[in-house]
Amino acid sequence: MPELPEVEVTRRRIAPLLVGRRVARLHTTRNSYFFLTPPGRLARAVEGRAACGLERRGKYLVAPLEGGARLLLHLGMTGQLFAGGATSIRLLRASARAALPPEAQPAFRPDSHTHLRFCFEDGGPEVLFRDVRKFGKVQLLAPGESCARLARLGGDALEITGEQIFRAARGRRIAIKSLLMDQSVVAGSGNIYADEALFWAGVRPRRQAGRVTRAECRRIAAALRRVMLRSIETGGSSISDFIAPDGSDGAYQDERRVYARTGAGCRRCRRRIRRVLLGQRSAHYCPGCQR
DNA sequence: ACCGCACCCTGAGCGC
DNA sequence: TGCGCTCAGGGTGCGG
Repeated sequence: MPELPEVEVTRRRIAPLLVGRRVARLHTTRNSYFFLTPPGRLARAVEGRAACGLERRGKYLVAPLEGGARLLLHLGMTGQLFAGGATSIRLLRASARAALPPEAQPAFRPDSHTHLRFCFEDGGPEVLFRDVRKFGKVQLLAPGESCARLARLGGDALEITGEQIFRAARGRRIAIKSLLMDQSVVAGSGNIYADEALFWAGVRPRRQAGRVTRAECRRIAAALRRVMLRSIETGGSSISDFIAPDGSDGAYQDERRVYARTGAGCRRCRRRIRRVLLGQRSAHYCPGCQR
């Protein structure tokens, strides 16, 4: 589940392969939930143009194109944006992995989940966007067109202050973790880093947002920033599907304290990590370290 | 205004 | 071996 750190790692590493290279062909799958802009229109708009930058807004990637249009990408839960020639077992289904010898690195061949395939005029490496569950999104924004999705975003998780979180939480009865995952409050935060930040801040995920103190909000903001910067440094979290554009795994999953560690011992106090449901999502916390 | 929940999708992992 | 079931989850939108 790519969140801010995974999107930022992707941005930094895919930018050199995308920016300034003129697209000769854009191959797509057929229209689906994935395409906010129908694939034919998308291809016509992108072909013959180059991206002139690649920016991140929360969990979105935005590529301004020559001519003023913008290409919006969201990795959803299982999105993978990578270079042609990259190899990773995460690009294979489990049955295919199991059939491989342990150290095999099979070349990836675009499959039915590869929704975008950018081929460039220079004949160099392609850029591929694969997304098994199609929770990812691609959208073309015409020159000058505003975007409601981007307009809704709150403060970037790397920049947000404790005071901003505290103010957003006033009077709110939802769980603090739900507030942290609301992209109109904190852009870029998701299940993993909300759980991790709440661990470091010592706050239980189900605490009512309006009852979290100003001091706790400051700790939450500081922890969010710290875990995300550290995750970017280590290449993000590869827990299920995430790979960097070169096919490599991130390493932050090895440093996590609570996320998906249900039943394991807390690395600080040894008590067992608990999992609770929050809406339709799971939340993980240490009963000893979080109040 | 706020909040909880259904929905979109597919593969993994389970029990039978 | 294979079927059918449940679960996971980001973001959106709806109904209460």
